[in-house]
Amino acid sequence: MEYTSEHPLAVNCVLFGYDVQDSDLKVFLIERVAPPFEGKWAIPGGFVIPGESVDDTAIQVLFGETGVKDLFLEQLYTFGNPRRGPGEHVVSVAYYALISINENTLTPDTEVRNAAWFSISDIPDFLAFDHDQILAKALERLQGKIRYQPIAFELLPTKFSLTQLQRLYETILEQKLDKRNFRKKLSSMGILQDLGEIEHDVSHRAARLYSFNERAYRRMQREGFLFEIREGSRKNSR
Amino acid sequence: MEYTSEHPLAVNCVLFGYDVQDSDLKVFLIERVAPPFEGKWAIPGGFVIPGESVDDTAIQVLFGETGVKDLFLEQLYTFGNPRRGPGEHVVSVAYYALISINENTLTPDTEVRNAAWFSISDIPDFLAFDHDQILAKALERLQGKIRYQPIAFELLPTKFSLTQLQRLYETILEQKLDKRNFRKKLSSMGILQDLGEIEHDVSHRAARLYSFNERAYRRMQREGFLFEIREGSRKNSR
DNA sequence: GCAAAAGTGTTCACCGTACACCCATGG
DNA sequence: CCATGGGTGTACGGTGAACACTTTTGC
Repeated sequence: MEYTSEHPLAVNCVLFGYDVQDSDLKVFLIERVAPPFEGKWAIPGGFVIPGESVDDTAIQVLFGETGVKDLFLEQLYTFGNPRRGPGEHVVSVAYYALISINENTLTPDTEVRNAAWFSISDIPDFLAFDHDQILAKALERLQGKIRYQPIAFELLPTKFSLTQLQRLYETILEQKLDKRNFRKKLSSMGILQDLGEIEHDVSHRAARLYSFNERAYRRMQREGFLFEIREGSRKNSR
Repeated sequence: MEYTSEHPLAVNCVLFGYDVQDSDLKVFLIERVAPPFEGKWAIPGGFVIPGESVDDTAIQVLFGETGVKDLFLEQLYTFGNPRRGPGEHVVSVAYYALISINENTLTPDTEVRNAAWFSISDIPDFLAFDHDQILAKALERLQGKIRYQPIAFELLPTKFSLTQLQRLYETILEQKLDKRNFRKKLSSMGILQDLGEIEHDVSHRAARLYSFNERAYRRMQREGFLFEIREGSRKNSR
């Protein structure tokens, strides 16, 4: 067991973007320009250079494909099945990242390849390699984690309305939430800062704008309170 | 970004064992017989052979070091920092596994190396590589997961008493639980099968023995009920 | 004035919490 | 008979669930 043997090692980054205009969760995919799976859509990825941290590789893959830095990025799972792609056995460490589409303009180098946001409800039938599995796992993780960690705010603009926040939860959890209960819950946590501003250019009553107060969140954590959006997770929801 | 480069890839398996006699959670470690970290204790591991699934490598590492097969095994995290060990950059995919010490006799090949169970409260000060971090992450995962998935039974003999089950939760979660509430909760879930047997050779009233009813658990899941041991996780536990 | 979304409280049921005594067995 | 752990029920409070109307704004 004490011998080494060499291996190509890849990284893939599932980039989730949320569009507050149409309340839609999207995934950023690129079109492959070389075999295998030439012409198929794929999750952005790259190879780990020995001596470089795998986390850093993920950051650079994202930056290279999208021009974006400083975003929520977390390791997801490592896919190590030798038959996940044709040819050589490539193990891939998958990550997922979150970004607000409204506040970030991506600059993929579309001169060499196509790149686009796909609505989560309208993903191409075939993805390269086992990328459908990676995507499924990333979605599962996002759905689980959003209930008990304040990662929703990574997908929103810094200023947002309560309805926008609720729509985000509804989109990701794929269930309707009760407006009054949702607001009661959020306001009781005290992690939202009322900015004293309101929306503009809407053809109805303008909503108040809030921002996520990270300091208040950490204080809440220290005091042993839990961040939880549990609505609809109880068994007696008929 | 479209070039490959070779890499040694390792697997490490944190094997947790539980001893029902002294209500103690333990970790299985081996003593390294070769540099680096010769003479230091380490989490069992091995290298991935190209073409072999990473999951399979983990299974084989466990079997090779302990002689045990067919146990709960789940991927934990991939450690990819180039400075996690001296010398070449070795990325390691970490797993964790659960076993009942009472029902499994391990057969490590102690002729070539030392191997032993260490109480989780008495781990050697120095572990090889970044194995202290791997262990910490594994414990964290175990503590989180045991609350909402029935993995506790992987650590117990097939027949166990309610007190033994409660002690296991108390040991892992590092908090006291209320006997009556714990029993009420478990019996309301209906996933324990009363075997109609009792303990033997105890110098006090003998406890009833139960086993985990996986069929009932799956039925419960299908009906949308949640497995949850939340005691002590509420903010108003004063 | 009407369409469209913002904003706001109360009641009920369930479950997590706290808590104390009798029972069975071996020595 | 006593020491040791096994086994049981109830009252309270917090929170998730269900539910409808008024307000504000642009057109």
